[in-house]
Amino acid sequence: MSEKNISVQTLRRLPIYLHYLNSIKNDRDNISATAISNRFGLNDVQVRKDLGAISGNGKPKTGYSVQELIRDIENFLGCGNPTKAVLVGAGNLGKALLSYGGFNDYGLEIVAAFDSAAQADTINGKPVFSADKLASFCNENKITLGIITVPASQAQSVCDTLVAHGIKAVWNFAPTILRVPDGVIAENENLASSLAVLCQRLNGEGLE
Amino acid sequence: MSEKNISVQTLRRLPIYLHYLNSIKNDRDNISATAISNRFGLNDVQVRKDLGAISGNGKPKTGYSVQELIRDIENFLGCGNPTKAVLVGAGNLGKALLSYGGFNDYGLEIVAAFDSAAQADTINGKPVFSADKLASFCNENKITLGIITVPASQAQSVCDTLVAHGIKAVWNFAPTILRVPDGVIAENENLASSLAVLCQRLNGEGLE
DNA sequence: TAGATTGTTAATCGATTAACAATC
DNA sequence: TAGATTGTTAATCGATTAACAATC
Repeated sequence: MSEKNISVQTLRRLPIYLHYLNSIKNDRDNISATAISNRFGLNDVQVRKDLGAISGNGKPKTGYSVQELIRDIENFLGCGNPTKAVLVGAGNLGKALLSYGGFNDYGLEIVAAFDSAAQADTINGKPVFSADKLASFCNENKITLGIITVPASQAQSVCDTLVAHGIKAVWNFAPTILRVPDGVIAENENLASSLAVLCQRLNGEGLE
Repeated sequence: MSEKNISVQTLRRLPIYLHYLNSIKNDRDNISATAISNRFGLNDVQVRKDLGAISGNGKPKTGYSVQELIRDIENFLGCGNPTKAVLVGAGNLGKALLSYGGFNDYGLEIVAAFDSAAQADTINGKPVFSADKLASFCNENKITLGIITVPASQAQSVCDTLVAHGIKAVWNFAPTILRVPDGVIAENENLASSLAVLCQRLNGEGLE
């Protein structure tokens, strides 16, 4: 409400800029919106608007300070105060997400994983508990985000458990759309949708 | 070009409808656009337009035949003639994608996996080869799609190899944006972007 | 000063939603 | 017939792009 209104599309691009800025921060002090737009095949005005929405410290002729921009984006994304999350389902996909250290750069901290047949004590330093501990852990640690990487058949029931124990948002990787009550947010990662777009461009349209 | 023009957003929703229709096909013969829209929290006219774009066989009062709709969507997505793909990088994420059988339902067939340190002969029945076989395999089997699940540091070089050996599209899961030449399509799965949207809704806006 | 670059205002484009006639 | 539902046309909404003035 107090924060400047930012579009979903702009928000989706911010982590991409952030990642790029971090990759160049040792090489240069300043960068122009045009240079960024070229890197990603975007329109330069669009990049300028995106950056203007969260920073607004560009200087004509010079561009933006890479350091400042990184700070402003991290600030906006809340990277300094990460959201604590639990992950349910330590199969291959769950392990992959646990092992990927990069989420910390974007304001997410996975604090524990749960699996009905937990095989390891820790994965990438994060504790893996038996699934029956899930409810009490969420309650006691005031967890607000749940990551669901169980098979589709179990996803809804895991989701219901999470919601019943205080979770306010679920990030669902199971290939199904979850139902959540009002006041709870569900983000469904939809690999099939991305795949459909890709195959259509590949087969339908030739090489345009 | 001959096919009806369909928007990217419509295309993204088709696999979701398809999945749902398959889940109810044994229970009922017909379904209305309104019922589908309620299931996913969409607008009913939107669903009707989506379905009209690929089918157009709805009947007033009755709705759509579930069977027909499944056939029409599968037809449009090209499920009958799947795109053959190779997957590079048989780590946790690679294994997860190889193990998920669902892609076949959406027109994708992963025919082989490659890894620089291949530990298994097969995963989920699909052969895993050493990475040095990648180039010749792509050439000989006229593969057009490559799925990249290697670490970010290796993603671009894997991509370049694929492109050099006839790949026309890459589906990139490494947390980096790949550069591809004109005429080659890159779809970058951007988990950080989805995460940013989710955290923003969770923290920034309260429960709206 | 000249030129590169920002940032804003207006125009365009595409997708969603509303209104409503057609039809089984 | 009455009512549920489709499908189309018009209105709205939001995001992208173009034009251009401001400025370092």
